[in-house]
Amino acid sequence: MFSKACEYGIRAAIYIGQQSADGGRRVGLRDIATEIDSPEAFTAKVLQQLVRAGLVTSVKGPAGGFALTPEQQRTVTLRQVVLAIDGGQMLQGCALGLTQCSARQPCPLHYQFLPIRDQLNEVLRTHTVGELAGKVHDGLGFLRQFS
Amino acid sequence: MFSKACEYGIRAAIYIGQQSADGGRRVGLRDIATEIDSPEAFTAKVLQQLVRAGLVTSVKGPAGGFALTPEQQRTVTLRQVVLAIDGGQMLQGCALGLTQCSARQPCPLHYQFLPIRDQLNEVLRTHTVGELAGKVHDGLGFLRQFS
DNA sequence: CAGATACCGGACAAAATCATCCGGTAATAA
DNA sequence: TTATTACCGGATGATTTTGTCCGGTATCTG
Repeated sequence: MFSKACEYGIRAAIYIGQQSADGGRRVGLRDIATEIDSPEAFTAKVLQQLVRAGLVTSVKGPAGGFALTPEQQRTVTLRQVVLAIDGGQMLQGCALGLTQCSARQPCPLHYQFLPIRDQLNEVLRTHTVGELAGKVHDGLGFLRQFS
Repeated sequence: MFSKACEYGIRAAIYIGQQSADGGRRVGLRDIATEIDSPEAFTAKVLQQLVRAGLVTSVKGPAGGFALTPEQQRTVTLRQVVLAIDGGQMLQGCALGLTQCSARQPCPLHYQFLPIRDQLNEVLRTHTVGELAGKVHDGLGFLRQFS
């Protein structure tokens, strides 16, 4: 569905959001990688993309780390995260890989996949990182395996 | 969404189905690759997978090529093609990459993605290759770009 | 039977993705 | 100011995916 980079990016953003909500606490890379069970250095690359896209805030130095501002908590959607990392291929491209698939020249699956893609876009558009962070905070969702 | 291999596989299967419908005509690899606009040698690999899975029939020698038997036309679903090439990761795996994402330990997006995945499975399960081949035959769907 | 055709199968190569390492830089604190 | 902390950025490597090449084999035709 999404690339590994995107999976890590979403999980990381949600975890950062959850920690930021608890009194604006910043969270370090090592902590993030441990808590979402992802490779540390690779996760760093992905987070840099999110920082450059303005979806996550970072501070260097001691007591530094990553955080979400209150505004980011409210406004950053999953769709923005996915677009920043994976681009729009999954959200817009043709399921059979045709470069110009539309009502004018539809692939044989065009109309079958339209509602699926619409629903996917709707889910990503209407859910903010902050909202999902709240769900994790309340124990209603998890970002890694627990034995 | 799907891998390149899977995109080629679906397009190829549909094209073979379309040609087989016209009096059981067999179609050669070169013809397939041209008509669905795919790399010839790579498409051959994908077709071998479909043949081994019993979803497509092949005949060697002069006047040989690929075809779909009437039974294959009726019974082979898109789901079978996707499973033969990409496996079940896209159809079953967690959107955030958790190896054990279920109602017992759901990821924060688990319940949002359930209906999307269900609908995807439903589309793939209820459409046969033969049915889509008919759509292409009637000019209601295309397998490549036309300028 | 002999030759041509066309799929089969394995080895090989290129590109994208996934992942690591390490020096640089900004920020904090003593 | 100096040392430490922790993100930044480029180089590098491993793995998967994508794509090519070529000899082998089955099949048809003359």
